[in-house]
Amino acid sequence: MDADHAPARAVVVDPEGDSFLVREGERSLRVDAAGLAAVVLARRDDPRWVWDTPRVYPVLLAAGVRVGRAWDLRLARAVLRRAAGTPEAAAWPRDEWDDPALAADDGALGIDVAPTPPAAEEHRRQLSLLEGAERPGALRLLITAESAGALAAAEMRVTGLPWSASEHLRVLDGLLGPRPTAGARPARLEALVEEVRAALTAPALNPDSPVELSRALRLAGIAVASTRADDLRRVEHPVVAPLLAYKKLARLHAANGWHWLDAWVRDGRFHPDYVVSGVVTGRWATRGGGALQLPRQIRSAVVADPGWCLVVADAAQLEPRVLAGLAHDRAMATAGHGRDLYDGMVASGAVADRASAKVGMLGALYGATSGDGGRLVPRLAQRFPRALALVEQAARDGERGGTVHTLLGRGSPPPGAAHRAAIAAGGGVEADDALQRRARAAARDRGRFTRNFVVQGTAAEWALCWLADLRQRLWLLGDGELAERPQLVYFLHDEVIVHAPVALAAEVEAAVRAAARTAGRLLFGDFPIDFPLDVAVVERYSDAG
DNA sequence: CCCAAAGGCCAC
DNA sequence: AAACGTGGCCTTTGGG
Repeated sequence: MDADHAPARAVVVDPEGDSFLVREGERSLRVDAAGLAAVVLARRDDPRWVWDTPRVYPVLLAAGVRVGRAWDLRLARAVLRRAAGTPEAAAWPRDEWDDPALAADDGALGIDVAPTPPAAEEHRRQLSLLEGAERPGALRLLITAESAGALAAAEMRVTGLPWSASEHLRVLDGLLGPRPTAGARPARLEALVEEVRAALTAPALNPDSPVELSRALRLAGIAVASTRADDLRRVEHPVVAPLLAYKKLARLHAANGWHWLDAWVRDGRFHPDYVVSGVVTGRWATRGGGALQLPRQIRSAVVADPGWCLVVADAAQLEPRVLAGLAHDRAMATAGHGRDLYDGMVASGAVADRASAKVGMLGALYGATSGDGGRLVPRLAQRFPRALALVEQAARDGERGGTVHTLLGRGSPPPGAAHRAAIAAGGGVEADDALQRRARAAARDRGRFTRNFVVQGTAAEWALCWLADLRQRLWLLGDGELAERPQLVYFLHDEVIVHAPVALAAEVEAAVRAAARTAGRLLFGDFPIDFPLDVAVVERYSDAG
């Protein structure tokens, strides 16, 4: 990442109507979109572009122009608001840098809204705030990594994920039958509905309605806690098989059927709309298209172009490894050294088998108190006391109403009003058993959230550093136009897909692995925790892993 | 008519 | 009775 380099010159870009105000120090220039592209192309010193990435960068990408690094003012604002040691930022009145939907006249609605400072002024304010923070270096790394993520997200949206519509259609036809007329059920679904209706003697039943389905099951003498697949699977009755088949296929039809293909795939590419840091922990979200929930059923439609391949890489057991690094738990780091972490935990004698290691570990990360996960947590705590103590401490902090921070300094939100009210009511002199129970439940909910926040959030930081470093390495691997170079086409929490010419596959794989080592060093320095990747070079996504 | 909540299932 | 985290997004349902 660019953390190793000398500080870059900062160039601020502020959109104003159809034009852009470009400022560097005291100098400023007003340009149109073509002018902006020319300004960027003319720079040979790889400056840091200070802007609201989703508003400005697509204009450049449309002109075929890429930039190396950025400072995203909106992402930086969000980080600074909740960082440790930046109380001024927490107190700033909200403005359009927090939420583009906020307009100054919202003040009339009783919301404290300030006039929105221009980009250059906002940037100065952020930098000066950073100076006074507890750990300015870590926050700067977080903001530059997030900003690089914003660049990558914009690029991935334009590039798109290679998508074979014909393969997708083949899957749909095979599982659902021919495409029905608009609004009608596909043939296969219709047949399953008839089977379900017959098995329940409910000729008009709509299985998409949980209310109707629940009633029909009850009338047929089937007792289930809910109509969820998990609960249905436990029942022995002729309706179960066709009903489960229906649910699976109805979901495919509704979420990733012909309609989705029409809406989201153009010219052989799926164009997801990522929302960088859209999740409170710093993970990405998406807006429409469901790019982060691509079901395995249709991953065969992700196909490389002729002469190109997909390099699919995911970080193995990312969150437990991040926890080992956070807690400086050498026993856990050793368990994961050069091998599957869960296998290593078995070898250490902590648990009997890999499945137990995994369930117990996830139980510890999520705060399980019952079931297999909950039962195994104490065993792990015996062998890996430091790691388990860290998540326990995060849970206690949350239960007490406090906030917690990730390794690079992202803060959790404070408890919400409903939570505070429940706690207050439970502590009142007149609190009865029910109120006290509700208060304890609210505190435990909060504890599970903060427990998971530190690990999920730090894992998101590792993934961002990985992505940012990989993006730079890929650029240096190729030459020529953007579209001719190996490029990132997909990012999913702890997994990336690079679309690359077959001839570059080995170099891309090396770059992906090198970037993972860089990310580990940036976050954990010399602490000996490694982050092995599962890498597959494939033609189709479904052939990976 | 729109909209939000509830129930459910997909991903990590 | 609840019970393990973060989400998106689909359909149904019921309220305004």
